[in-house]
Amino acid sequence: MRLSSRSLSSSHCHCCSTPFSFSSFNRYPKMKSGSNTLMWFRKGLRIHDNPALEYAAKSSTYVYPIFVIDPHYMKPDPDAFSPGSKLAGLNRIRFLLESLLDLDSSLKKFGSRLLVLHGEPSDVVIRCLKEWDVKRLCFEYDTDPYYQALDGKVTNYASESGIEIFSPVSHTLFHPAEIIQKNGGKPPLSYQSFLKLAGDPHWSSSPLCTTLPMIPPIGDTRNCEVSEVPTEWVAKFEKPKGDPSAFIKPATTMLSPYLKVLLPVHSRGSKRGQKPHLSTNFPYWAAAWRDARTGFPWIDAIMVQLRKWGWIHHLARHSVACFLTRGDLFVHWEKGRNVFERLLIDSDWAINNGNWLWLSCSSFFYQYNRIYSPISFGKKYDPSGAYIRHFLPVLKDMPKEYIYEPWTAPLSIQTKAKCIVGKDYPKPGQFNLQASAYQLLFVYLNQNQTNQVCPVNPSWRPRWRW
DNA sequence: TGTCCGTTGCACGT
DNA sequence: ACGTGCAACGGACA
Repeated sequence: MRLSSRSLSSSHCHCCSTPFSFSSFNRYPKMKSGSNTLMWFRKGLRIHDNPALEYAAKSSTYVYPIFVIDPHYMKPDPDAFSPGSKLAGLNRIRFLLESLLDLDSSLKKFGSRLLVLHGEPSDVVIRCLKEWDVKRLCFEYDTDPYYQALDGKVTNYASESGIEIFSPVSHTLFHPAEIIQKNGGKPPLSYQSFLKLAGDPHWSSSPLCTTLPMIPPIGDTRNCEVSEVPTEWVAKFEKPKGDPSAFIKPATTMLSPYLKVLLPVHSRGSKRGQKPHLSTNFPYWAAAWRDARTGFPWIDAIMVQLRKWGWIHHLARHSVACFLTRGDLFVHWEKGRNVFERLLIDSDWAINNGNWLWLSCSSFFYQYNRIYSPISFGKKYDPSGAYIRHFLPVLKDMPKEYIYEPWTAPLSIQTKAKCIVGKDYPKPGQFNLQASAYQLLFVYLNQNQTNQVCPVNPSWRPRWRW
């Protein structure tokens, strides 16, 4: 992506001459005063430590702080696997709206406010630039494919129209393009090589901006339809039905789709080099994992917390990511990435992808034999299983000796705990294909795929049987 | 080619 | 608590 702008020509990185602007404050380009500035908020929804806003606030007569609500992100989608839009779960959307409210109230303390607009973001931004006679456009640089596409359209228009663009790197500590360029045009594939290329973060030599002296007022908004931050939006979405843990209750009819899906894949996948794609051919493979029905309480409890809270512990992310991709289920990491992207309120495209590449041993980390046990790993930190009892109430009376592997509990114990495995709580493998049975098929299907961790030794057997 | 090593594994030994 | 072997490996570097 190219952020061309005549007034930024002197703002190249001193070490690599990447044509991007940086957030080091002493490198601000010289600017004309008295112009209208558009501050386009996207991710950094704050007024402190915000180089783009700081620059916008300097020497502008009017600053229009905007956020564009993309209907693709916010429109309820009945087909999604959790309540929310096509792209984001309810928790994520709620978190975004709360962040917007917070930003709006911060701006109001300066006599400004957040102008909320609706529509396809690049169209909306370009319309604002025209309507408000904007001379300067400020926004935080972002690497997400989503923003890269938008930014391309917007910056094309802006540079053609002589609008100054200031798009500092402040979401990340390093400039991705700079790192890749230093590495001869390729992204580093190990953590050490990344550290070496990155060096010290740029803020180590320039202080963070903690206070903003003032924010210029908003000019006339003319014919652009601006609104306040929507506060009733979340109510538009369908609430999870009934008990929040309802989706962990087994439904025996769920088994048939697996069989239905398996057969055509098996017959089709017998041609070498055809590269059938797991995530499209096996839509139900990861469903048990996603819906907290794997039968491993440690894994399922984490997935319930993810769904309910939109946040899980770092090591919990490791556990479920390992389980899904290379520990037990052998599902493509992108499948898990998509679930996290939707459900985690703090998910970030780059971090999320990076972590999944890491945990699946597809990049950066390759110790495939280091597998988080879905039984003993959690037990180490929580021997009594309090975490499991909290998020899987169905197991709350299961004795601690069996809570990490309830299928081993004698039937008398299961009865006493009011939790029969296979009925009240899934038996491992009940709702997903068993890795041991489909191992060879999996190897065959995926042997030519890249970024795909798959077993290569047919003698491999899963470590934890069910 | 060979060698080293890898942010946070596990199980078993002492 | 600590050390060791296990093991389906890939990337960096000499």
